[in-house]
Amino acid sequence: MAVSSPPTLQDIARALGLSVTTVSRALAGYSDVAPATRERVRQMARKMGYRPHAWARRLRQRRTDTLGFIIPTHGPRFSDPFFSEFLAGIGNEAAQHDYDLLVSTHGPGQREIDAYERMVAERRVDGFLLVRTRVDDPRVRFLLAHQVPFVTFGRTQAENAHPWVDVDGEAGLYALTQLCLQHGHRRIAYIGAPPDLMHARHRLAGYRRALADAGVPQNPAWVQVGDLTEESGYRAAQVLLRLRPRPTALLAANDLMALGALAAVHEAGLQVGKDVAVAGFDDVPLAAHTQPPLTTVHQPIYDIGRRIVAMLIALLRGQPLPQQQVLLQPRLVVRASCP
Amino acid sequence: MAVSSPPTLQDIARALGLSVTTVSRALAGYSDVAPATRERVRQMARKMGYRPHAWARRLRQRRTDTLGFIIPTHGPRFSDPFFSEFLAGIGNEAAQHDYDLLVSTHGPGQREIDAYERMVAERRVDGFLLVRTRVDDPRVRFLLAHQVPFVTFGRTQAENAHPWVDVDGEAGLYALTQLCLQHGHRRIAYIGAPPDLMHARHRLAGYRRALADAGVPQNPAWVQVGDLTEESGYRAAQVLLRLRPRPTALLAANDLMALGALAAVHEAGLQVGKDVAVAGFDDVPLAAHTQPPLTTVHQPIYDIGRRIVAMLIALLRGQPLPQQQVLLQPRLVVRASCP
DNA sequence: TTCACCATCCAAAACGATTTGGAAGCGCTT
DNA sequence: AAGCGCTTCCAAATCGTTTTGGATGGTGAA
Repeated sequence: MAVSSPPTLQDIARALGLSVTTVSRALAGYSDVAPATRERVRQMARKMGYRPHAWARRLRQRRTDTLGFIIPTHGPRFSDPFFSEFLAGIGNEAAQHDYDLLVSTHGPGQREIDAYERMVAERRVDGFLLVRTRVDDPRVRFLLAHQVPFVTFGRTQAENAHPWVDVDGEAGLYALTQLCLQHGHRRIAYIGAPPDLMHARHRLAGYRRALADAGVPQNPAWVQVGDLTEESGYRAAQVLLRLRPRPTALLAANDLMALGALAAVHEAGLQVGKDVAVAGFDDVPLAAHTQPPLTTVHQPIYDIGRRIVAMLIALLRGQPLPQQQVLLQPRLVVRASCP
Repeated sequence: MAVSSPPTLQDIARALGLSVTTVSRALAGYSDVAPATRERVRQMARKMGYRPHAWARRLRQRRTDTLGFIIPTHGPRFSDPFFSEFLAGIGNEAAQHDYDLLVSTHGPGQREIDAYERMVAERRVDGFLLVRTRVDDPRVRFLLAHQVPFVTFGRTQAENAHPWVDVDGEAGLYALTQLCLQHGHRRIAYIGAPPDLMHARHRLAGYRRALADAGVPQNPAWVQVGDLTEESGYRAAQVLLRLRPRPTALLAANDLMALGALAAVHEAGLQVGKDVAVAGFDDVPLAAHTQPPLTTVHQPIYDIGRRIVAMLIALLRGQPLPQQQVLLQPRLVVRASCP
């Protein structure tokens, strides 16, 4: 026998002298197939190595069993430990429910929506996962307008319009700032994220509220904005360290920028943890191994990935969600960089 | 008009009083459609917002226009800056050629092949991308046996049996070791990768060859094996730093382990770059911002991703590959950690 | 005997595209 | 007027499933 294409329902039906219908229904476990027949079909299917053709099935069922995830990249040289962990989470959860994950990459901008539009129009996916939400997020607007199901990691302006999971960044930065205050710091600087990102707002608000609650005066010069890369954290820290009087603590909106800040502090001949405290947000695996180890706010990225996928699949299957919106409380991880 | 499902060829045909065939062929640009008709069809298609149904088309064409990429995760808390950059590369190149990227995650082990088997048997993908190749790689064996096209990042035992792109790790570690030798180091230790990984062999070989060429005696105790995480680099470095006489240089098989080593050196009260030199491999973005900045070997991950996808697509389209196997020469990036 | 009622099976119609193998109409030559 | 070649169009088959709406034959009750 020559190398042949994989067996179809047809082939099984022919081999057993049955109809395609019966074979299909036998394998699907319908009750209008005699038990003996069902068994014969099952055996033959196994023997012939039958596997259903994914697309034929999906075409007929008018579902894709596929989730879309478009990674919001910046430059080509983009690298964020966040995404690998998140991908592991959504990948595993999706696989567990027999869903495929269609992944693409696209930076914010004009053509960004086209990438979503294409997947929706060509019926490639049943729903989307969104991360790095922006305050007025065009992706959210588009998906809402087209009634495409989606779940986001992070809130948006339209808080009640869609399901999301988020970590309470305000509480995180409140705790971080409070930690510094308790250690006597009064000149606490903040390296924030681009203000169009939703989490930038919350984290900045947490920082401000902690200072306000403690009655500590705020200095606009102590708040810098970075773009979440090490490089931008490095530069922002350089600026802050040149101020007089110099801030004694640098809080960053994420760990990568905090790592950049660490480098800047070292370079300025200052000692991290003694002369200047530094802290971040995310608790990337690396944070435990910097010099000194980085104080930060832990986000359970992997679990959030799983959770978001589980929510989206429930949504697609019409199952009720116990919670449409989930706000997780972050955990402060105190290490030597900000004791 | 109620919210209706997206228009099909049928709808266009009905609207114009044409057959589905003609509409299909008009849109596909066949020459057996009158120019005037073609134009009418095009206009109507645009007006109705017609988009071809991806699966229907693929079912008929018996192609998937989809590439499979299964991320080899270790634990759930896996995080490697490598993957985000690689994903950006393969994602962008695939999109450019109108290919989809089906992503899944799976750790090495028994069920690993099942993930591939499933995608192949259910005809979900046309071919695969493989990374983190192992010496005797079960994925390679499986795909070769089933005649599924694939391209790997990294060589395997079966060097000539499949197309690959790789960075010459032996040359990289040769250069790195030579750099240390030139600076007078004689006790150069190496923190290697798991020996089942193909690149572990090459890099270790480069280290050994450089020492041999220089006539420097080798000490088995100076070669440790890590698992590519910061944590393992940290531990391995601790072991190495306790040896007497102490090695004066620590070379690691990747940057993450080198970062761990940096931490261990600091913790031992030694000064990196003065008392002990440290170097890595990969040139992750972070490497430029460690304390001190990390000497390393640069790998153009993003470009390699693009290149691998381009090769796979050429393969799928039956186009001849100019080069079945591509060995790139790495670039040494000298920074302060190993001056 | 007749009829209802199961249990079991199946033909045919989807799903939405592409491809095959003509058919119809027209102009031109002979 | 017949034959040929072109242009332009289309009906039907096809990809591999699922689903719909019966068909068939046997059993038991009336």
